[in-house]
Amino acid sequence: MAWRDPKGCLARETEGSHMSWTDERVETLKKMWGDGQSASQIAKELGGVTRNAVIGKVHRLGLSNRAGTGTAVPAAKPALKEKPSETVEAPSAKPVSKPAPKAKPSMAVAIKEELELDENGIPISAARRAIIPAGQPLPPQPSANEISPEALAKVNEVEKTAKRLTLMELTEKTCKWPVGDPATEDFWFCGLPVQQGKPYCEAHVGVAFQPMSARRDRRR
DNA sequence: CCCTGATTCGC
DNA sequence: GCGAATCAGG
Repeated sequence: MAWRDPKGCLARETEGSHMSWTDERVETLKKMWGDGQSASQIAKELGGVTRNAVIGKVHRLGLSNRAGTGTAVPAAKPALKEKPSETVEAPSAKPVSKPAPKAKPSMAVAIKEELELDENGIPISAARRAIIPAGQPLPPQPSANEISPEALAKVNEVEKTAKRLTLMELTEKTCKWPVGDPATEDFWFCGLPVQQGKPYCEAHVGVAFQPMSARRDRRR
């Protein structure tokens, strides 16, 4: 069956059905890549190619790193693959050992004025002061007590921009963090894009899953 | 588990 | 040149 790509053009394969990089397709690739579209999105748009193909082409075209910030990959990683040699293998040599992960515990004092954007491009800034639920206690569990102010502020911000979904509107891809009192009209679910795998969006994941430390003694 | 892009290498 | 397989990171 014939199908149309989003542009409305009749999708057509080049006779042999191999789908080659025509000028047009390359152009689309360049444009979308420049726009910051992901390789998979581009592949889906073009059709007939995988994201790998797109990435491969992107590199061959030499337009790897997209201008601007975004996901800037620091440096290339060697990552050589083990090449099988016909000669006998030595028993086994453990090639590398993980570098020591020196992690700094935390500095609860350093507060910087950074401008962060959430997954929706919505700036989340200050408000680090006016945290703490004014009236209602935070609905579900981790009654925000020892959660980082950062996370709390973020949640409060997010809840303003939440999708406010009803129970029936929830899907695998929507944040299922409840807000408000289920017994009242003022009850809804966050509904923002989930953080992959988890049931909540980034902000709510932050308060939902605590490292399981600071919760210990909450004099309450 | 979902997703990203990066690289390698047989075709 | 192409892109699947793989790798590395979020």
